[in-house]
Amino acid sequence: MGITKTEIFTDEQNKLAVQLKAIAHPARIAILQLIIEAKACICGDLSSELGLAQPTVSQHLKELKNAGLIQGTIEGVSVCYCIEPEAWQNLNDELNKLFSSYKDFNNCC
Amino acid sequence: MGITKTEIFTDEQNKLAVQLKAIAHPARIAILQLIIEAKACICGDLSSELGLAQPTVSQHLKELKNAGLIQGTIEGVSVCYCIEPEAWQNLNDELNKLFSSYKDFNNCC
DNA sequence: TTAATTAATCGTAATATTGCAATATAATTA
DNA sequence: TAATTATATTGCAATATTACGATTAATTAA
Repeated sequence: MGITKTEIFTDEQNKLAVQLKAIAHPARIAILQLIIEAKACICGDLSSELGLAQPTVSQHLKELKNAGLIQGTIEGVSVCYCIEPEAWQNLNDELNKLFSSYKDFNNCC
Repeated sequence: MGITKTEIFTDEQNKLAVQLKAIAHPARIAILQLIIEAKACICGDLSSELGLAQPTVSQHLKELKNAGLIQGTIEGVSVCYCIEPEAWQNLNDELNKLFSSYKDFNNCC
């Protein structure tokens, strides 16, 4: 069907899946890295930096924004994008929870 | 096009995206949690546990296996699935790298 | 107001994903 | 060998994603 049966999973599982899906694309990983490396908000011109057309970049930014991971602020003619600190921290926490719950066990196949 | 332009991104970005995509689904998150909580490999019968049909679960397991995140061992009639420790650790490291590189900066929009 | 600049939206084509019924394969047991 | 059990594969329908050209806002500058 192409549609995920979200109703059979917990809110936590669904939310984590949505946020992971948002960052599960090389272009969006690259965008996040650019913002982080800049140590500030980033204003415009990502399309030449990324090698993707302007509408494509705009769409990727929109998806990151929809997932709440970045925020955009109108700055004159251009738009500046930042990490959304709370959501970023929250995703970090959820992932830490998932990864730290695993201890290498050797009573295994 | 529906096809990601992987050639314009780094191998690291592409690999991270592939592994994140593998875990970016609530059913696959649930599967990983079940394996981790069991503190051992898990053998069969996930379809009733998850509420998805057997072929659907099999497909999700395949995707996790393709991403290298779990491994399956034939155990008599059934198949046992484990976390693949190296890949799991590697993904953990890559995510830590991404998240730790961000420090909340307030010289921002 | 008009022109220029920048980002978002629309529309569309190509491909991928999700889910499952039906079927096939593999291993054990009688 | 035949029956049983457990998992994988196939095929398909519905929906989602990726990418971009064309166009449309929105803001500033002339």
